[in-house]
Amino acid sequence: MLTPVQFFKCLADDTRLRCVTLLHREGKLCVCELTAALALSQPKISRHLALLRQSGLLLDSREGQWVYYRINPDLPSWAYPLLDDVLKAVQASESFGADLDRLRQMDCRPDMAVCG
Amino acid sequence: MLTPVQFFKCLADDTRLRCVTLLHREGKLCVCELTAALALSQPKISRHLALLRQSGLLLDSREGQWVYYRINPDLPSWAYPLLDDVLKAVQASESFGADLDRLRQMDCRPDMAVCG
DNA sequence: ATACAATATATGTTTTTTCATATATACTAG
DNA sequence: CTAGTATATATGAAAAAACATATATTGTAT
Repeated sequence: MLTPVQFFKCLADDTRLRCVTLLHREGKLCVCELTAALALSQPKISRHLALLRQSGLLLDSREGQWVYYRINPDLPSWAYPLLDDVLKAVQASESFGADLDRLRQMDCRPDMAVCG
Repeated sequence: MLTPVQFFKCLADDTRLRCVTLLHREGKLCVCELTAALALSQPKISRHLALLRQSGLLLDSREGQWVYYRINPDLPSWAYPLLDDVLKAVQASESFGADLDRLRQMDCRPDMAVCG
């Protein structure tokens, strides 16, 4: 079971905080979308996602060749107001817009039916 | 200026999380009260408090031989709702009561006029 | 074969902890 | 007032542990 300290350890890293806030805002994203949005290497993203998955904050699900991540909907109840405030804090004070822009401008996102 | 990642790093340790939640609830406490409440060594508490002070989350003030710590009242505005959620989370799910009990049962607290 | 994703290994860095000691304030006795 | 002592807090140094990252490799699905 996710404890408050574990929860904050999840958020105490720039890469993980950006992943979690993007996922909380966007609902679900695959690894290649997160890699494009954050402009970081795939193994780096993957390692952090593994940590977040192992701690119970995220769930993953494969769809064909893509693996999607999302916020675990069965977190302890104290976690959701925190996540909402986290998103507000990050949106208010960091270069969160850049991540979102890179996501929007991604050449070919898995969900989008028609691609290049 | 305190960033969200720095803020979460402050809370991503058991000792620091307990100090911050106690201070958020109690208003202000001196080092020896925190040491008694958490039942940890004085240097350990002192180091974590120094980290919290350096990151801007806490303020300290000397009163005679005691040094009191409190939550910085000039944090970025996104921080306060988070702190409230943090307190609720910790109260709901951790052995926070034990810390509070040890604080209450402290032999002789600096503030209390009449002592032993 | 190709695209997407996870992991292994090695490495460098940061964090945490402890012990010992230093500093600051306060109290007591002379 | 001064010397000596006790209490409160901070910090230097060293060791251990945890963490983050890069490169290379492996696995999985189409």
